[in-house]
Amino acid sequence: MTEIQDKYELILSSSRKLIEEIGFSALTMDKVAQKAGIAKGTVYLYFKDKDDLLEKVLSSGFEKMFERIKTRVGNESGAFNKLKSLINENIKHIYENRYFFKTIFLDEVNVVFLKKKSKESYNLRRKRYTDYIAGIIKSGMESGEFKNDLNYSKSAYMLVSLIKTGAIYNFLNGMFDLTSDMIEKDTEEILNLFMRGISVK
Amino acid sequence: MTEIQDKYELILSSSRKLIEEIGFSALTMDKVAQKAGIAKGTVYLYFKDKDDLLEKVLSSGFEKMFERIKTRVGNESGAFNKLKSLINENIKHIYENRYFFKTIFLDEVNVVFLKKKSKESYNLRRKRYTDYIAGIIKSGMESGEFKNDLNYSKSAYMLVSLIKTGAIYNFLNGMFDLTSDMIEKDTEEILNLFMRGISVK
DNA sequence: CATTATAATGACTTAATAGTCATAATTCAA
DNA sequence: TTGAATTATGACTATTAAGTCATTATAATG
Repeated sequence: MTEIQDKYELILSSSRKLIEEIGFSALTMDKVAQKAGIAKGTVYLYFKDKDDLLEKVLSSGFEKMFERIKTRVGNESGAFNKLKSLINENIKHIYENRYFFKTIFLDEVNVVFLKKKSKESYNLRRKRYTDYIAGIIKSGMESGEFKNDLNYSKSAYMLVSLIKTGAIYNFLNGMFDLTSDMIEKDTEEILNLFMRGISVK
Repeated sequence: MTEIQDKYELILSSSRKLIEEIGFSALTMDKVAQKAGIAKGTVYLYFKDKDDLLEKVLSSGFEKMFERIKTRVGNESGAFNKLKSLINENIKHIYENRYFFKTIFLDEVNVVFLKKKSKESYNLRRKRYTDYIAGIIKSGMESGEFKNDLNYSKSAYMLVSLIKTGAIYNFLNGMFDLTSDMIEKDTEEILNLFMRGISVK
């Protein structure tokens, strides 16, 4: 019984290591088996198919993260402190598992279906855009409109992310056909968050 | 010559439509040819390979977006107004091309390599997490710590996005092994942006 | 030790799809 | 008009990788 559990965990951890090394797109069941030092057929004794395996890899990682965050946040009182702890614990988790998250994040960011060369040009284009925004933020810092201690490059990156995240949020909530009013409202919402944040005063 | 350009554009737009309809992962060269009403070999006369085609689809879309944003922003003066216009124009572009962006965004968010069932559970897990954070923000609104007009669900989504984006930013800039000091600094930076934004006062 | 049950194997089958190329259709130039 | 140049075709090849299953090895039982 523990033996079975061990092999299950062995396949999970081998997959995880492989993902860290070669990414999702290059992951094959043959490689998983080889990495775990077992036959391919054995993998199918513990996981229904490749999709099932990947799903289990992701969910086990998520559960671990969620548990540690809830534990940490449970010790805090007040929303501000809870959030502060949450951010801190989340970031810590990410960096403690940075090889895994690097792949998760960069695979997403780089648009996984592209090959190396195209990923590079994709990233270069995005950089041109964030550099452009960073220039605007820098000028705002110099003119005194914006705080003078900002990392303007990173702030630009954040803004692009907020814009994108806002749209994803809408799509996921069935808000697909926006009126121009809703577009204006969204613009104000993001602008407000980026300029003033969510805190009172 | 215009004929060649027409066919080139035909393949591009057909690919784009296909991506909107079936997503990146299901796109095949056979389907592209069929959609364009030409033979597969013809596609290879205008694009080196599949990767080249996808790259051109993405870059042409990006160039259009970038151009319109630069034009719009160029009419504004002052960083605040420029940024406001930029956000607005970017969002407009996204929604005018919403079928395309829906696929781009959701493919990224849903982790493209998973099949439908696993994508659903992946999304459910993320929702559990954002709901959890939303609850904290809601309590902060009720206690008067946070602004009372927030969409706490969306704000939670934004926070998760900021955390993730911060990490991606670091990775892309070679900051892979963070000291605990840097982790604290990152925590403060994100917390500050989310609570107070980048604006002075 | 013998027999049954469980676990593991990896060669093989199947399916999908990227990319090719000999042939055909069309366009162009003299 | 005609022959060369260009463009288009789609059947075919090659590759990759998921998933299967008859066979073998190992463990449990009495």
